Amino acid sequence: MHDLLFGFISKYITLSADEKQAILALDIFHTVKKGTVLLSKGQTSRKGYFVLQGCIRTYYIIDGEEKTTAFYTEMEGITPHCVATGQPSDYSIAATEDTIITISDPEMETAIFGKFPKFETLCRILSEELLARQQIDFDHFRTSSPEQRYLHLMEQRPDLIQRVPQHMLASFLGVKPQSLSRLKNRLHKKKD
Amino acid sequence: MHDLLFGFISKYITLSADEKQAILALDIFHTVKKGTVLLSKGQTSRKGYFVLQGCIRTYYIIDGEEKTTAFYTEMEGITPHCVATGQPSDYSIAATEDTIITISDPEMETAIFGKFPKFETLCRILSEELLARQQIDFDHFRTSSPEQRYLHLMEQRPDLIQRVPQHMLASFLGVKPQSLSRLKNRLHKKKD
DNA sequence: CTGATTTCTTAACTTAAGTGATCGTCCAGG
DNA sequence: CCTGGACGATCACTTAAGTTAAGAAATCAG
Repeated sequence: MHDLLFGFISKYITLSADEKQAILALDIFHTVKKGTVLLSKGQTSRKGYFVLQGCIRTYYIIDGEEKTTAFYTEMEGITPHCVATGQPSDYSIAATEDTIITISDPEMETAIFGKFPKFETLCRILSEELLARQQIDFDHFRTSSPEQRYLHLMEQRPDLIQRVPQHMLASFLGVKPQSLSRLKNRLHKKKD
Repeated sequence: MHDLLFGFISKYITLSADEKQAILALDIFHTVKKGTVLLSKGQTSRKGYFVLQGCIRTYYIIDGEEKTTAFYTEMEGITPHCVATGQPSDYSIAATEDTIITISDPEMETAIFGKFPKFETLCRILSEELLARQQIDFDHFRTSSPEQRYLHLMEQRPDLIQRVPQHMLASFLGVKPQSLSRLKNRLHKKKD
């Protein structure tokens, strides 16, 4: 379980035994069951999450309907807005599978940053990467139709289509579950 | 013109006369005419832009059609992806009005960061703010219809609706210009 | 000032997505 | 073993957006 994290980090910076020990000492590893809600709409948590294995999602509840806006799978992380703003969260976070995550808070981060400045660099790089990826994703979403978005998802994240329930995928693609079903059907027939 | 920049910065950090001088010495202020293309699709520029007065936009050309994905107005800035990746840019950047901007490059930033670490803090804060805002915007875009997006824009950025051509607004909202026109008409009639 | 070009609006028609309802399947709990 | 709930597929119908085309309005260049 720990090797998943260290393997990932080693792609960006190299860690000494001391540094690894400092991370393990934080006791940040957790296992959560499918369906577990990590953050509920209206709460103000101070926790950040990083997925080592499995999948979590963020979702809004609008007019009584769940609308999933993001999935985080292996080696992706999220710090909810409420951590920075102190405001009640607009969305909820839950596991879509049995998932292994790290849970951290701002205090743990400052503690680690103080001892090992390397980690601040790591976090800056990761968040810059995230911003860039997010901008590209947003642009693509804006400029394409639901059908194109689905085809794009098949190319970029085929795993998601398999591992995530249809109704969550649908809102992620910006359509209703029925439309997604129809859309898939249309594409299958086009293949002839 | 300079006061626009320093006034903005003073909201985040305080600058000494020395520090202000260091910025002015970089000679980063520029005035560009409406329509000026700052970055063309396919180019690999190393320049970042920050708007002091006016408005610039990013747009893609897809199937011969311009699709505007973002507007940057007073006190908003953008560093194109190609600056980080070195790859040809997927999109173009142009001014939608006569605009006053600062143009900077990575070398100028490292030079300033070296002399005045304060600026690195400023940039980190600004990019964190940007990431947060962008995530919220993306979530809203995903979870709402074109009509809701337009109403939202009227609340959040009413200035854009006035100052920007309709066909650019349309693609920004994810619809065709004709649909935007119709949509606005529908809303006007609803007001009765 | 005027003609040309671009941009915006309008309309008729086509296509796709939203809505509401039903049905079948799979799985969990009684 | 049966039953109820959750989920996905499908159908009929409604609504909104895409497409194509034409005309009005604004903008620009000569």
